[in-house]
Amino acid sequence: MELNDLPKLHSDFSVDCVVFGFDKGELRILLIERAEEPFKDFLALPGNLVYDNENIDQAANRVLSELTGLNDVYMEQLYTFGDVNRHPQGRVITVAYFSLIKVKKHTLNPLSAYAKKAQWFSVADLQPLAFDHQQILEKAYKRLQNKIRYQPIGFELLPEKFTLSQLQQLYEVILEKPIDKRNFRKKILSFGLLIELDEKQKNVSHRAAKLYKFNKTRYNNLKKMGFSFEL
Amino acid sequence: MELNDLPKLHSDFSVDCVVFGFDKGELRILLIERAEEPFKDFLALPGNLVYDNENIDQAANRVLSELTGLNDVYMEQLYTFGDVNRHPQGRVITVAYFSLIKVKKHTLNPLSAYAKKAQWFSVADLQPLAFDHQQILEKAYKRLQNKIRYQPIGFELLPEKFTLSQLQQLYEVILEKPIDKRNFRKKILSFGLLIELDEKQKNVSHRAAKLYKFNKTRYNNLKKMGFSFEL
DNA sequence: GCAAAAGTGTTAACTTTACACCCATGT
DNA sequence: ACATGGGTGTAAAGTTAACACTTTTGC
Repeated sequence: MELNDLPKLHSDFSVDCVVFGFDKGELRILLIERAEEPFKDFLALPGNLVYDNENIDQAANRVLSELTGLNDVYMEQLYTFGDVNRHPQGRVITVAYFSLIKVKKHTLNPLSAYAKKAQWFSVADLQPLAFDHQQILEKAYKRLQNKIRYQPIGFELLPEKFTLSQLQQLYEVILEKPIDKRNFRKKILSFGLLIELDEKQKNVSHRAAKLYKFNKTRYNNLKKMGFSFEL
Repeated sequence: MELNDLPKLHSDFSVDCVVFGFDKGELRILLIERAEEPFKDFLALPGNLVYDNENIDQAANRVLSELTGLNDVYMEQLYTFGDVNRHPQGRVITVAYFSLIKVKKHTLNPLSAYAKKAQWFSVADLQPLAFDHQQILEKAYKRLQNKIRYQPIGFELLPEKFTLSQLQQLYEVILEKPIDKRNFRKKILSFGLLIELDEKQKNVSHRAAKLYKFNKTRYNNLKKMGFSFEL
C-alpha cells in the first residue's frame, strides 16, 4: 500500500445517510428529490462528497447537519458500497451511515442546489430510488430490525416523552409482527430503564396513557457493568 | 505482483483483510511483516489497493486469494476506516474485511515484494501493528465474538471433521469464558446441524472422541424457513 | 493401573408465552 | 351510554443452569 505511485486525488468518496424517523405509526426515511442529472427527479438518500481534510464520521455528521440542522443524533457507519458501476459517471465509493432521529424535534431545512427540500417518506411504499440507494436502504432496514432487538435504540425514534403503547407500536412496525401487550410491558419495564413521569397524554378521546422517558444515564451505567438489553 | 505493476489508479482506497484461524487451541490471525517504509518491519494486516475496475468485494477476495491461494472462504465486509491521518503518506480510506479460514487447509504463499511471508500469530499476545491495524483487529474481534453467538460460523475455523470438545474450546476461546460441557453438547446437538461420523479421533492417549461435521445444506434450508441459530 | 479426556441425565430456577377483562376519558 | 385505547396477573410450557461420575484409550 505505498502511496508514492498514487495520483493526488480529492475524493471519489461520498457518504450517504439513511435517516430513519417514526411518525404517525409509520417508519419513515428522509429523502431528497434530485434536481440534477443523473437521476434527476428521483428520490435519493442525502449524501455528499467527503472533504479532503475530514474524517468519514465527521463528513456524515456534517452532511446530516446540513440537512436537518441537528447534531446530537444517534449515528453509526452502516456499510460501504463500491461496485464499479454504482455511479453512472465514474467510480464513487460511498460509505453509508445509519441514523435515527426524533421527527418532531427537527425542522427540515432547504438544501444545496443539487436537491430540492428533504422530506419524510414512508418506508413501506416507496418509489424507486436513485443509484443503488434502494440497496443501501434495505441494508439499513435490516440493521435496524436486528439492532432494535438487542440495543435500546428505539427511543431515538420516539419523542422524549412517550407512552408504552407508542413504544410497542414502534417495535411492531419495525419488526413487522404483532407483540402481546402485557408481555411487552412486563419485559420492557423489567429492565428498569424507563422513568415513569407524573404526566399523562392530553387530548385523547380515551383513557390517557402515562408518559415515560428513557433513562439513558442508567443504561450507560448498566452497560458498563455487563448488562445487556434484549427484547 | 508488485505494486508498480498495478493498473493506473484513480482512487486511494484499499482493502485490508482480518483473517482469523484457529489452531492448537488458540485464535490466530494472519499477518505480514512489512518489508518497506512506512512501518517497515511492523506486522500488518494483509491489504492492498483496489483496482479501478473491480468491486470492493472482489478486491478483498483477490487480495486474500493472492495471500492464501484460497477462494472458497467465509468473508464479509467489516468496517471502513478513513481517518484523515491513518496513513502517514496521505489519505487512504480502507475497507476492512473479515474472514474465517481453516488453518490446516491452506499453505501460506510468499507475497509481493512489499511484505515478507504471511504468518499466523496468536491474537492473545500481539506486538503493535502498523497503521491503525490494531483498531481494525479489535473491531474484527468484537464482530467475531458477537457473530459466533448467533450464526454458525465457528465451523469455518475448524477442520472439516472435528470433535465436540474442539468446538466447545473454540467457543470458550473466542467468548473468553468457560462453558459447561453437558449443556453445550445438549444445545449444539439440538439444532440438528451436526452430522455424526462413523469415525473417531486417532493417536490420542485417551478415549477417542467421535468426529462430527457441520451440515451446511441443512442449515441453509432451515435458515430459509426462519430458523435462527443462537448459542 | 493411572492419566487424560469422552461421554452422559436430572432437577431447580428462570423465562417465555398465551390469554380476557375492567378502567378512564371524550364525544 | 358508547367507543377507544389503557392498564393489569396467572398458569403452563419451555429453556437454561448447575452439577459428578463412569468409560475408553494409550502409555
